[in-house]
Amino acid sequence: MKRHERQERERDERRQAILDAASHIAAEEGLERLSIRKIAERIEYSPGIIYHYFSGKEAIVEQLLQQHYQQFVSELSAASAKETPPELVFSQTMRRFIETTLADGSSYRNIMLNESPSVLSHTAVLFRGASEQRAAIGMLCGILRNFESMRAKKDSDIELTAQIVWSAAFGLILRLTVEKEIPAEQREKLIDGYIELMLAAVADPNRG
Amino acid sequence: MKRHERQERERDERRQAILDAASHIAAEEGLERLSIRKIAERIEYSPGIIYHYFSGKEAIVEQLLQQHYQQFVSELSAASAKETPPELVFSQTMRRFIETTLADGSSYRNIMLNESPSVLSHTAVLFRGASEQRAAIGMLCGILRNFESMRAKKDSDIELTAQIVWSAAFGLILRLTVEKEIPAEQREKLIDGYIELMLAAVADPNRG
DNA sequence: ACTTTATAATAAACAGTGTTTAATTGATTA
DNA sequence: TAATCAATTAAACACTGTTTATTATAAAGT
Repeated sequence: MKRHERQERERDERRQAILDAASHIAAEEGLERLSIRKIAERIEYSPGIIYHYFSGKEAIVEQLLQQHYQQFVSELSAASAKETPPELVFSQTMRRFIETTLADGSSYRNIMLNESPSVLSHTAVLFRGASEQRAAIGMLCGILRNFESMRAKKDSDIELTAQIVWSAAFGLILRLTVEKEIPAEQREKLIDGYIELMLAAVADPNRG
Repeated sequence: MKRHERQERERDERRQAILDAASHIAAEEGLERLSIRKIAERIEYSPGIIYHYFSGKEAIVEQLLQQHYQQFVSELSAASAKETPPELVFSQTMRRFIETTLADGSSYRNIMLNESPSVLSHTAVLFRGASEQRAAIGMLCGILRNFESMRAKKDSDIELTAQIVWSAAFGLILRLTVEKEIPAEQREKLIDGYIELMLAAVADPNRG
């Protein structure tokens, strides 16, 4: 009866081999140039076989980006000491989030640097991932709760704030990803400005 | 010598006919299902001819969305009376911006409702358009300048704030576009929350 | 050991895609 | 009327994702 286990294990290995091949191609040529036939060529199989392991190309891309994003979010999770003022924790976390996402974009730099219409598919799935696993927003809620201005607020309102702050960060990331002409200096200012603005809004006790 | 003028005019008409055909197909089937061959079929010409009027499919899509976006932004431009408090002008303008963009998305509803990786190509160009024509951000600067908290600020800092507010709005729009599960009630809350949060940040005199 | 059964894998085809090229039609100019 | 130039086309090229019928191969049942 161990046969089945081994078979399943081998099946998973081949599945992963397909994902690995896809990942390499995406990193080298860009996600939008990924094709079933290229994956097949890389794993030295015929294109058809891929449909025995995945329902289609979309499923592969989905899984690829989900893996990628999960790893990335896990790296984000900050060890925020209780003594540190919430303003600092907030600033540092958001900055790291933005910068890591942007840096991540440059690892897939062919996707980000090129002008093809499907440029943003990556960001799209990242965004979607943010809702699937609430970990990130949950973490942000935890940070927000330490602000005095949030003491009186309901949990649902804090989460609402977290979602808005999160969405806004994505908007900024999107801008910095799409707009190639913005000089580094201005980019820094926009990130700093974003954090400052959000901090002012979040830490303001006269709000609501 | 008038021949040339007429020829040019006719050329422009055919160009526009291609764009119109493309626009209709995009509205009916979705932007991601637009194809050169479908355009050709609709204008009752062979596919090849399109390359005499446009460099390629990308150029068509680009122009299509640019036209679309320009019309949309021109509708936005608010007649903000001088007497109205800046808080109200800000809220109303941003709300209208967000809601119009979301409604605009539902006119291309096949694009927005489907999960294909190129879902965001539309948003991408909208976003890019926002920089090309600074009109929108310029308008927002005008609104911000009426806040007391902005009196002491440099023009460049006001524009920075405007850009951040603008980017953040796009982040929210992106979220509301991509995430289909969010109920209408929650959507409203997010929009309200965004405006509230931004207002708090922008109107806060203790900032900076 | 032999046959059945299930699965892995393939080649080939289908229906598309964007784009290019060489040939042809048709109107304008000389 | 002949030459010219642009408009237009059919056909091909090199791809794309996906499906199907077919073959090889390894496992299970007898």
